[in-house]
Amino acid sequence: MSTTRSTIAELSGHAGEEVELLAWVRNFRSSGKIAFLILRDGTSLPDGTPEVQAVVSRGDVDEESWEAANAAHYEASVRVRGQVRADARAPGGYELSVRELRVLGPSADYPIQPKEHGPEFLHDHRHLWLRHPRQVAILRIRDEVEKAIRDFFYDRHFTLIDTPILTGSIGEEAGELFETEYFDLGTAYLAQTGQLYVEAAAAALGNVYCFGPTFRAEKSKTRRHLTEFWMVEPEMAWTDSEGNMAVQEAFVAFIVGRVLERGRAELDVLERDVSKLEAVTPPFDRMSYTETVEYLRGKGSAITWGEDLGGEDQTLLTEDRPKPVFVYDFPKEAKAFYMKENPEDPRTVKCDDLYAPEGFGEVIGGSQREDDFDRLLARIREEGLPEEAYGWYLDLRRYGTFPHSGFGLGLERTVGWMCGVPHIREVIPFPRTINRLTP
RNA sequence: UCCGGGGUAGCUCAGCGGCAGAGCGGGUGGCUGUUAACCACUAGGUCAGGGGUUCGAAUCCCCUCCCCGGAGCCA
Repeated sequence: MSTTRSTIAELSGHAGEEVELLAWVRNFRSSGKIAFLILRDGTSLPDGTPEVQAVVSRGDVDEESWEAANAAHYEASVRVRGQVRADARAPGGYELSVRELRVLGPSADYPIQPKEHGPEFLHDHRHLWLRHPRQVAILRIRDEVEKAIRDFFYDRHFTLIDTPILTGSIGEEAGELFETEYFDLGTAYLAQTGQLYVEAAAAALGNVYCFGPTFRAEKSKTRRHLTEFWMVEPEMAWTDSEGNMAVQEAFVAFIVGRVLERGRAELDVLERDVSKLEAVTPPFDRMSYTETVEYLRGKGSAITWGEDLGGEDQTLLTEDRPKPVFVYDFPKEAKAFYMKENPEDPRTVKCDDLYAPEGFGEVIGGSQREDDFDRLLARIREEGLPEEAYGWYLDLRRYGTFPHSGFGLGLERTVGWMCGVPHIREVIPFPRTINRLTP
């Protein structure tokens, strides 16, 4: 007699039939002559419940099955054969009446319990913590956000450009880069941005983007920082700062819309207040840096013109707004060398930051790039950057220079915002922080 | 690097100068519809490490290490 193999997702199509389920034990309860195993296999019942209850009755199973049910441990892997039944008492509406239960992989002393744990303990056990329903939901949302990012740009005919991770030249400022020896060529750096390379590609293909891991050796210890994180960086030829912000707005709205459309069950598991995401519709607010300083000082901030926005300033700026807000045209001193000087106010550069609501902070930094050879060279010298390392970058202004703009969106900050998770180390499968390199 | 909080059972924590504790998890037993099930019993400790004060230190003081949050910097 053959038994049909089924996943939890497929169970509802087998009501009344006997099936075989391969799964892990998420929880268990036993009551003398009846035992309940809560099983998970990475799929979900029709209502989104990511687990199913297997009911083991003493009289219906062989001795080995009964002993296995009563000696269950968290996260043991099991094979269950039994009849699928719709039952209102079961979470998700379906359950399995077990005929035979076999433990495939025992799990004595599984370290994680269904209770609160501290962050250090959980990250020490990240390889096991990933099995938790909440972590599964977060990783699914992350997948949806990544898919949305690729779809958005593919549909708009942007070409994906894979930029190098090992690099000799540098992106913004030296000093906070990871270094490694590179044969006879001296020091190589792990890329902290792909921007300079997508600028080169934009002159070949028009609209392009890169999407991959980037590395920062900053000794930041906050809930918004990782040493390895993922960033998507579009670069658009013949586009100015205004056009840049228009794309950013459409892009963020697209991601939010996709998560709301395809991630409902996961947002439910995470108990995310979806009305907060539904409010994120264009147009977003826009304020110049100068207006923002006045606004913040009116709300009690001590910020003075010329300083970048601090964490508290970001909170003051976004706390009363249901939507993200753009701040544009920052002082030159507060920003990177490659940003285009503002012709209407040379103290500032044509750039923008986008701040997410609910305290999630900066998710995008973008700018129009300096396309004038002499001005760019002057800026490189002003910043004391190694001129020779930027030879090829200057070539882009020497041969057919063109106005162009781009931005970087931090994947983890965006996923954290979508999920309502304040610590971004929880939204990447294996986080790298200043004092964590394993697992 | 700086500022603040913390380190007690496998985990989450209470105890803050006088016998080392609870809940969860583990083990044993009970219970035929449980929903982080429940009930009883039980095992489990370098109170982060070192030094000092005291009749007596998990508790007070000093040093070191580690973790968390924030600042700076950024996505």
